[in-house]
Amino acid sequence: MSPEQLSSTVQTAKHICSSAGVRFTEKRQKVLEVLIASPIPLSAYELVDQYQVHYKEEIRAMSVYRILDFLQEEQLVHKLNFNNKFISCSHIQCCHDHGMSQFMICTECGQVEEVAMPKELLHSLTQRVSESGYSMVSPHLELACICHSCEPQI
Amino acid sequence: MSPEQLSSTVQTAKHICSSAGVRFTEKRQKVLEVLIASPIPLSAYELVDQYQVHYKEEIRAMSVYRILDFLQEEQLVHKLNFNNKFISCSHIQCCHDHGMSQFMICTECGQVEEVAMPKELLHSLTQRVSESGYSMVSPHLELACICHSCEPQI
DNA sequence: TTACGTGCAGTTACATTATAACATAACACA
DNA sequence: TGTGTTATGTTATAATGTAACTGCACGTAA
Repeated sequence: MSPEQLSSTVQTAKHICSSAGVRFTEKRQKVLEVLIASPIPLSAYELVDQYQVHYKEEIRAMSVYRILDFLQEEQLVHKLNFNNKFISCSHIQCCHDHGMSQFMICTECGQVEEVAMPKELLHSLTQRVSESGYSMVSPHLELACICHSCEPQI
Repeated sequence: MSPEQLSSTVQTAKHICSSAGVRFTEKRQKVLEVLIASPIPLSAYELVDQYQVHYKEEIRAMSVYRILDFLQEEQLVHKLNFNNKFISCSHIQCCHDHGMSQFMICTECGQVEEVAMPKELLHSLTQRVSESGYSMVSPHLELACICHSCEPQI
């Protein structure tokens, strides 16, 4: 991602937070920037390391976890339970208020792609869930996959 | 679950393993039994505790993890990444070779329901995945939900 | 029967992921 | 300027998961 794109995405995030009436502090911004800059999802501790690399400045895991909680609430960051890693939302700019996301996680190389879930798919999923007597609260769907670059090697 | 049901399920598991040419050892059976008997999913360490309660006999976490790996390979047990817990497959008896499962996990009480995913749903999901250039390897789908018993309380 | 290979389980140590609890700093607003 | 609220600092520890090596049990073939 280009520096311009990054800074423009961060600007958008700032607006999202101020609209929501919550604070987009310097630390929160820096953590988000590290995640946006990373081509693959990071664990909280990897984020600690990357933060050090980017800013020559220490941040503790405890702070990272708290900031990640905040960023998740604002839907700027998603947690992938599949591998306990965190990834910035890929729709901060284009359509931050899209519906449910679907993550394809390559189990070989760790690449992740986030796409918006088609309405019909979400509909039939939700229906299936409520037929069974539940109501859905999942923020997203995680699918373990093999990406096309990795597939030939297996 | 009644003792008869449990023992008949274990018998089926035994047959599944012998058909697959793998050993269904005493430890593996006991671990599976603990999981089958549990009304809610268990973490590996909760399993260690329950094992002690059931059999007045210690098992180490390392062994539990190894055995869980084995049981997952034979599809007798599923791991829920959502909460890092393990649950016995609810289709050991009826239709062990069903398709992809869909888990509804109540975030309030921890109850889990496993249902087979409808063919069309699986189809449209798979299609969406391959459109994006991936092929799916996920053994199942996890959906965070609220069950109807918990919903009124929120 | 014995010897051998394979895979299962025991054991220790450690790595990774996550949270509790309390202290201090920064900010917002009367 | 004081006061309540939110964010961050700090330490400790809980919970989850894996590496690496050891010994044992079981099947198989000489």
